[in-house]
Amino acid sequence: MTSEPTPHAPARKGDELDARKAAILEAIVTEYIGTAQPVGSSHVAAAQSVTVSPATIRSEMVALERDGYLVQPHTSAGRVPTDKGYRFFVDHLATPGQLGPQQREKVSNFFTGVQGGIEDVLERTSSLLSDLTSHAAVVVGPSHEQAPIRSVQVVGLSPTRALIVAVLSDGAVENRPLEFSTEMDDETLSNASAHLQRIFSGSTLAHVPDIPKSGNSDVDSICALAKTTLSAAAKPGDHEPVYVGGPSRLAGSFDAIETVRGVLTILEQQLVVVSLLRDVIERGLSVAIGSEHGYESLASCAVVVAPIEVDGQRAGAVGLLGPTRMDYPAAMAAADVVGRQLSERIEADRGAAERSASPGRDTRG
Amino acid sequence: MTSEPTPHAPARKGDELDARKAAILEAIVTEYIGTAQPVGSSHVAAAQSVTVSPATIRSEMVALERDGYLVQPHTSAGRVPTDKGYRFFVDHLATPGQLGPQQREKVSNFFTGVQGGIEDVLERTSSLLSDLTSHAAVVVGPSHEQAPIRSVQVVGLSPTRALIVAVLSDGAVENRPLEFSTEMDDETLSNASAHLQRIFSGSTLAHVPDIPKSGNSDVDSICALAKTTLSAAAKPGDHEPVYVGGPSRLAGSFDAIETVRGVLTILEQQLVVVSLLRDVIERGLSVAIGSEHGYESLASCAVVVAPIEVDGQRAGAVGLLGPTRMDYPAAMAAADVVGRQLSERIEADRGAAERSASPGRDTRG
DNA sequence: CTCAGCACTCCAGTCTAGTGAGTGCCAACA
DNA sequence: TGTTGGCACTCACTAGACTGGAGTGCTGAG
Repeated sequence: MTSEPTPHAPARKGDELDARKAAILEAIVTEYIGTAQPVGSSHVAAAQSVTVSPATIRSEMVALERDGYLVQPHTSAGRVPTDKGYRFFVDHLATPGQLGPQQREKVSNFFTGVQGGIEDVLERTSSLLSDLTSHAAVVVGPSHEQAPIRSVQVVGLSPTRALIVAVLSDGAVENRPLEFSTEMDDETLSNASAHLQRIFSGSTLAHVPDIPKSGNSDVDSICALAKTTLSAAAKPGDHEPVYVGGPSRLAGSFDAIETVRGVLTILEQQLVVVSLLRDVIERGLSVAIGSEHGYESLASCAVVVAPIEVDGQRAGAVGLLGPTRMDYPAAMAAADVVGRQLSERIEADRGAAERSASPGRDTRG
Repeated sequence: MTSEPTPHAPARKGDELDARKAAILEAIVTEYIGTAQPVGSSHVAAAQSVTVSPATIRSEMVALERDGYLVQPHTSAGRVPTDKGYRFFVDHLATPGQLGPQQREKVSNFFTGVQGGIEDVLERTSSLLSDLTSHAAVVVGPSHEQAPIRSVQVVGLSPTRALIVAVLSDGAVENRPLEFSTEMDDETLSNASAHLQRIFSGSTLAHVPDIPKSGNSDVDSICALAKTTLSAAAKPGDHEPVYVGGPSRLAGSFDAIETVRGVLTILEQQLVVVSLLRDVIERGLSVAIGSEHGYESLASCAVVVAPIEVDGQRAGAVGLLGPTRMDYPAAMAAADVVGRQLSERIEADRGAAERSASPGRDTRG
């Protein structure tokens, strides 16, 4: 965003830090992430990257505290990074993380071995990510709005009730109940099914086309109902494909039980989770720390996000939810790898679907 | 089970208690549930149902402790009920609970207002139950094994991949991906779809019939694959319909964070949840307290269960998971009412489906 | 600017004593 | 014989005093 920092310029309003301050901050963040204990000047002095004495470090720490990168829980305690401190660490200091060999293997085993519908894959991916990082994980799948409809069918359950089942080209299946005011026989349903199939095939849930009259008023009323029902299914927030993996890990991450409760409560609200991840990504971030995302009850949490991208389009996200003192490099690496692999997987599926659709064959026999 | 207790008979091996001991135990359980503090003899003496002096109560408490109904956290503390104590309370003492007026209203509003597919209804029911009781709730829906198949369709996604979608008469939709070793064109898929629809319609996932040869080897191989895939879908443990509501409530129920973690971990394992509830019901219980269910990490939990019954058949269960010191009458009442209403709802849906199926109409147009 | 030295702060742990809720036992009583 | 008041005792919990140690800020010398 801003111009490259001049190393020796005085810190411009907390924008940059000179090399020594940065090294000290890095040492503090690293140690605090490991020990969860406030870090004192002598510990910092022990770090490889810092060569000055504890006394000098102390005076630097005073400055870092004044600028908001550190806080002291109380006088005569060590320092603890603030959200701003973590932010600087993530933006300027953290060396890109790497997955360990066993982790790497877990991931590749997972993606070569996993099978099942897309919902299954997403669900299990959330477990994988949680497993890799020991944090709670979240996977938000591609919204179904944009996927072309592959098949629509109306299945009667009773004379006045039916199910409309739409299969999308990404392999997702949306189904909604339909309730009729008058009784419909199976032949009418079957005709409506065929009619809908002809009209809807290839369009998306976000833009279902209008339905031309068929000449049969019952069929037309079923179709009209089907159209509104399917359009509603695409509305965000109703049935977003959200999968949460390993929420129990949260209990290990925080010692205050009310914090755990607050975070769990957030995770129960799918809509909130979706918009949280979307907001973070839209702000161009991969990490949101503490107060950076607006949620009060996530104040002691950090969120690490990686996008799912299919054909260059954003198609969901994977995320990790942990304490602000989490291992950012490792978490970012894990999210990144998993996000990327998941993207590839979905892309491969979808690519195959499109290739087969392109010859313009009609699905109807 | 056993004959009516003779009030003055000596307690037969912890089987029964005389009236006074029972009253004392009841007072202790009731108070402990309310306060979570060990209950002393003077508190018991304050209860309406107990008219003797603290000294007498103390000697009775010694007996109750010897028989395993109570424990003392330490000398000179009050008494706390054991699992056995709670068990006696639940079996012999607890007056059947009643829902409060607002709760009653919540339930009826819910069941009149809820709409959507069965999955939605079950999911929201778990939230309702959690909301009513402030405990974590679990809903296990009817297994799909026994529901007649209403419709089967194979939808092509790519030349070698397709989705088989089965709609069951209870409104559930099962879908599985199919992977072909050779490319299939849409006409073949369509023929296979029609063939499967004819054969499978009306049978259950648990007993899918064999498929007669169609004369087309591609169609036959698709059908064979479809049969094995669908049969596998009915296998228990793979995709049991389990819904957990309000897991965050657990964080409020326990003060030891590891307990919360342990219980959350259990709840993440659908298969465990299903068998837990099934075991409890099969033993003819509606409550399992502490060590009564075999799970180590649920030792400080009680499970309250109510069956879902459709046409006299067990078709799942609703359950509550809370601390052993939970308000059993209230929890049992809530589970009972919700289970009953949910049963009615499902029964109504299914009844309608069967009525419409009985005329023997063929779904195929 | 750096840093060793030093006085100071304050948490965390340990010890002490005091308090109070609660017990078990016993002798007296109905 | 069962019930009860009285009494000595136990023991968690709390508050206060004390201490050790980690850590700070400041200062003066190099």
